[in-house]
This record gives sequence, structure tokens and C-alpha cells, in this order.
Amino acid sequence: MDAVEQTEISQLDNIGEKAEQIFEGALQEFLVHGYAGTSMDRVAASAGVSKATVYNHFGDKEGLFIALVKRLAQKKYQIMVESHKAELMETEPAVVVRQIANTILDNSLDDQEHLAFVRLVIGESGRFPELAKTFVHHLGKPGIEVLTEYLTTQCYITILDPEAMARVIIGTLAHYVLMQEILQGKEIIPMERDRIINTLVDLVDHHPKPEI
Amino acid sequence: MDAVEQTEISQLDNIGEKAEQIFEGALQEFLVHGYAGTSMDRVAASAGVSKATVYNHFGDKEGLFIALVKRLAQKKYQIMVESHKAELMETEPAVVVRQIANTILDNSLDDQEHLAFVRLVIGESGRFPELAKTFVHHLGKPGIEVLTEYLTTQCYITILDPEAMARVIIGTLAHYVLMQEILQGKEIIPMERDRIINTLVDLVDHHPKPEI
DNA sequence: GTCTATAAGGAGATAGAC
DNA sequence: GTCTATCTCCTTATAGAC
Repeated sequence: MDAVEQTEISQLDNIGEKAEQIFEGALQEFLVHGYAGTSMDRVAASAGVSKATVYNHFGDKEGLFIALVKRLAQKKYQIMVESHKAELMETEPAVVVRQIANTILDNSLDDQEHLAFVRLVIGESGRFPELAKTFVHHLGKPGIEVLTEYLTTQCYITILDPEAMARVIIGTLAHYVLMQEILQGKEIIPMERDRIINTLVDLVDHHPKPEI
Repeated sequence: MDAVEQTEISQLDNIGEKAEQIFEGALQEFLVHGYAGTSMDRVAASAGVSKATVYNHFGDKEGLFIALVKRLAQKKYQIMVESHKAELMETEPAVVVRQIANTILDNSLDDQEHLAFVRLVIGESGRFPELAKTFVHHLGKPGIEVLTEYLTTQCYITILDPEAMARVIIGTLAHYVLMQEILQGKEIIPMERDRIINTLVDLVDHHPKPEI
């Protein structure tokens, strides 16, 4: 396999060894200190390369930041959506909703990198609107769409507005992660994850039949 | 009324005219540029005072930032929770949920200051955990508690876990604001607010009676 | 309390050798 | 392509006059 073919296999790999190092260093710094709080000196040091090399690869600080966030969004997409699509073919709504909820929470609640990434994208969404949109496109939209598709085909009798219901489910889970972990509220307003999941499962399991 | 009594009436007013100016300048700068992206020079200029005056009042940049965010959290609390508590005494669940949803969305979706404030608190929640907790304590917790109290007393027959259901309702609305406005996703995944509200109203209106 | 002026250090970005 | 050394500007914070 030659170099040209390799670049078509994945947009994440084979970008050069130095570039990989720079991404790794930039990841550490931007996730911890934010965009304005990160210096290119520390990125270079953390990556183990000189500052000039960083500029040679990514042009300027903004270019590096944008490339990093887009790369991370793609990576998260593969983890959260692609690798779990197969599981969605179960027919029992209760089982499917429980599985989706567990997938989202398992990949969020204890993953400090993910929590820092969400903080970063939301925090910079006013100054980098395109990055916020990339995040929505790669992580918010697919989750809602996949669940909507499922609810539409499997629960069309009981759920009047599947897309709105998908947003209820995803929104509840996202807000739970935001409140408990990202905003560090788990000691202030504790809530067991299973109570959230059970309540969501109930919503689709015995939902109101339209009155007959 | 003398000065001592005045300070007990509200923690928001009567902190000195210069301090008020500084808060106003700091508000503009921090909400737009974030913590690290804001310079004390621009805060002073925006406030119309000298930089030394800012330092005399608030010690350092961090002190000013913390004071500003705490002040804003209190202000938002009064707008979002206190001023709407009376409306909660309606007995119809459908009416109450619709009212809460409209209160939250009316005070969020079009309020650029509020959206920027949420961006700021989430974005800085890793570096200023106490501020994140203040936000949860003043804005997240009261909303959930008030709604939980209502659902517990008024819907105890149909809702098995009122606190979890309160989080479903609040979480759905918060996530809607986050996706559509804060992360600027309204063109990417459009959704009418009334579809969200109607779906939430249905949840409490004809919720599953436990099987008899 | 408030101002002007300044200290001391860090920031983004580049020139030029290799 | 990568490095070292450097340029220039901006940052937080304070000293000292009033």
C-alpha cells in the first residue's frame, strides 16, 4: 500500500510523526487551559518540538486549535456513534433506550478528556462558531438522528413526535453529565444514574397510547 | 434609611458607584472574551476608570472575575426562580409544565447575555470549580427542586420518581437551549420549541398509571 | 480613593543557520 | 523540515503623586 492510498483510509492517521506529537501536546494544553490560556511555548514544550515546527505545520495558533478540535470531534464520533450503531437493531424499546443511555454515560461520566473537550467547545462557541457547529454536526446531530430513526420505526404507535422524544432522551442524559460532572454538581444535587435511566426507559416503554 | 440598613436590603445594590462601573465594564469584557482572553486594561477602559482603581476594589483579576460571576448568578436566580415561584400554584400539571418551560425558554433563547454567561461558566468550570458549583447551587438546583416539589405533591399517583422526572423536563429544556443557541445548531438540526414543550407536557399529563 | 507612569515578564510570530 | 535566537507588543500588577 503506497502513501496515496494510505491517506484515503482514515482522516485521522498518517499525518506525519511530528504533527502527531504536536497534536498530542496541543491536546494536553488546550484541554486544560483553554484557547486564550494556552501558550504556543508550552504547546511546543509539551509536544517535544520547537515552536517554529509548530508554526510550520499549522500556520498559527488558531489554525492549530481548529485542526485539533475537528480531529477530536471526529474521534469522538467514531467512539460514540459508529461503534454502537449495530446495537440499535434490538427490537425491545426498553432494551434499546437502556443501551443508548449506558453508552452515552459510560463514555462521558468518567472520561476526563471528554469532559474537558465539552467544556472547551462550549466555552469557545462564541468566539469559534464554526467549531461549535462541527461539534453539533458530528456529535449532537447523529445521536438524535439515530434515535429518532429507531423511535419512528419501532414506536410509531405510542410516540407522537419521535424526534422531540429523541431530544428528551438525549437532552436528559446530556444535562445529567453537564450538571453532575462538568459543572461538578454531584455533591450539591446528587442523583443516581439508574434513576435517570429507569425514568427514560419508562417513557418509551409504557407511553400513553393515544386515546381510543 | 441609613447606609447600614441599605446594605441588608439587597446584596446586589449599593456597592459604590465606581464598583458598579467596574462590574459593568468587566461584564462586557469577560462575557465576550472569557477569563484568559480579557485584559485588565480593557476592563478599566470599558468601565471608564483607571486600572489602579480596579485593583483597589477587587485585589486582582481573579477576585474581580469571581465577584462578577457570583453577582451574575444571584441576578439570574432572581429572574429565573424567585420571580416565577408564585405561578407554580396552579393545579393542572399540563399548565404548570408549560409555564415552567416557557419561563425558561423565554429567558434563555434570545438573551445573548444569558447565553454568554452559560458559555463562560461552563468554559471556566475546570479552572474555577467553585464558580461552577455556585452556578449549580443558584440556578440548577432551585429549578429542579421547585419542580420536584410540585410533581411530588401534585402527580404522586402517576409519576414514580418525581426528582428524576424533574430532571428529564429541565434537562430537555437546557439541552435544547445548549444545542440550538449556545452551540449554534439551529440551522443544523432545527426543532420548533413548541414540539419540545408539547412532548414534555404529554409526559406529565397522561403518564403511565402503574398497572392495576 | 483615584490617577499616571512604569516595572518585569510572557505572548505570538519569524529570521536565518543547518 | 527543524532548530535557536530574537523581535515586538501586550500582560498583570504596583509605586508614588494628588
